[in-house]
Amino acid sequence: MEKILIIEDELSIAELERDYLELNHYDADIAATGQEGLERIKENAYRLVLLDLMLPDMDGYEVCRKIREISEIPIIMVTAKNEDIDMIRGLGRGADDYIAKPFNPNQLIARVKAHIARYDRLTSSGPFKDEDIRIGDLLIQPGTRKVFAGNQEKILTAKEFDLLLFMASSPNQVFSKEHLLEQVWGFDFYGDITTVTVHIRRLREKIEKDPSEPDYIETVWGVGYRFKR
Amino acid sequence: MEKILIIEDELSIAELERDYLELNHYDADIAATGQEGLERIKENAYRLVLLDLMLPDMDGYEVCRKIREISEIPIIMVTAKNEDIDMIRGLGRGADDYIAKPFNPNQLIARVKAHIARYDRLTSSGPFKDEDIRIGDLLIQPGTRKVFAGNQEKILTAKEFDLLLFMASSPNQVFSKEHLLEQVWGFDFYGDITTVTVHIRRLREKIEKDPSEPDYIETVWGVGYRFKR
DNA sequence: GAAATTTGTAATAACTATATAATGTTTTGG
DNA sequence: CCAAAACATTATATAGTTATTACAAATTTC
Repeated sequence: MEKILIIEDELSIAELERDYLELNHYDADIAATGQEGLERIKENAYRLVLLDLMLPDMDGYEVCRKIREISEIPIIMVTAKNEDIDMIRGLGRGADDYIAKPFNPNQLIARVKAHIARYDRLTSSGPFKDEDIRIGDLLIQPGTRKVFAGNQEKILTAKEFDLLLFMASSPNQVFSKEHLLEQVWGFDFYGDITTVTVHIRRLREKIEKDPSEPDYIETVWGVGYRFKR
Repeated sequence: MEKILIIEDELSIAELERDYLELNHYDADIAATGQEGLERIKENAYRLVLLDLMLPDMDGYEVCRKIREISEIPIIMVTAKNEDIDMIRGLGRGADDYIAKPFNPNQLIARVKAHIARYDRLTSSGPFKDEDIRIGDLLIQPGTRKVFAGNQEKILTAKEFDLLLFMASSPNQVFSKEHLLEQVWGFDFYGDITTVTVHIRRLREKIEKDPSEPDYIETVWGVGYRFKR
């Protein structure tokens, strides 16, 4: 079972978070202080940390920094006031994401799942392989980062390739633009959602016979995109 | 199957490490003391050692030294406190790498893989052969460490040759600068990433007809470099 | 141990990919 | 069939990456 650490001094909130996580089959520990949290991280193999910004002994940023000294584990900051969100954005490095109190339980779980999945994918020993992907007359080679359509190589940019590989790794699965932004661009990207649209367009321009009538990348109206098999 | 030795007195940690390794198709043995570890190394053909710094009978550094007396096998030190990391760095020779407890499972596996690959390459007993490499009008002779382009010998420095050979051994494969630093410069090199850029430039200056329009070493934007075949 | 060569670093110039904005088109629900 | 929303398309400015040059430090050679 996936272990998650909650660092939060208000017990009622911590227990609420733990309840939601356990409902979703996560195993959650609670640490009431930054110091306790750090010690637990040193002793356990957690998959993710939910870190309150306001702690009695040291502030969240400091805890964040100290966690980063020993681990690359995903960290989601939990903040009480929305004003703090801008601060976290500006801080850049450290936390991977933030969520405002009072949080929406489903969003909390969604983000936890997404961060763990992304982490696994980026550290590459996860479920994603380096094997070639063949669909129709399309060939995707992760190792060389080359793409062929009908025996002709198509030169893709880094983002185009990442996007294609991500989608083609789960064919027929529908991905929302938000999900694609999270998984391909990363959580620290707070840009416009149309970025995805434009990249899909460019991909189609390169790999589809007729970009207006795509064979591979299908638009699922009101939902997102799907890579057809 | 690749055999790995874990020297660690805390059984729970040793078993955790073994589980992650076995999930990734390694065959792991556990030794609870330095003495036992040394005996096992004498009797088995391990590919790598995971060595805890704190052992009941002798400290990790001593074990490390004694292993080195009988074998050049890669050693990764596992240390509990992050302060120790500086000590290991400073100690120089002996261990090839270190990893802090609690380690990140994916990172552990990634390093194990990378070290075994590097060891194979350097001892050339693995998948990398001493055979000449011919690509285009380029000839690379690993045995004599000579390089010819269009029947004319090009005098490369040691690092230039190592870099070229490494890349040319896996043509079309894309390598990030970080990966090149790890595999060509070594894990104990904590220098700047631009070092790679400059060496690529110098290589191009020597082997390419027009260094600004390279035929062999291609830049893969936002990702790294690739040796074209 | 001095000279020569290799190697690493730093600064800046050149370039590319990419985000964004603006505008046009298609889909969908009423 | 109309209006609103979702998506497609195009062009452009900018942020981020790489190339290039020069120099300093380290290493090797003599």
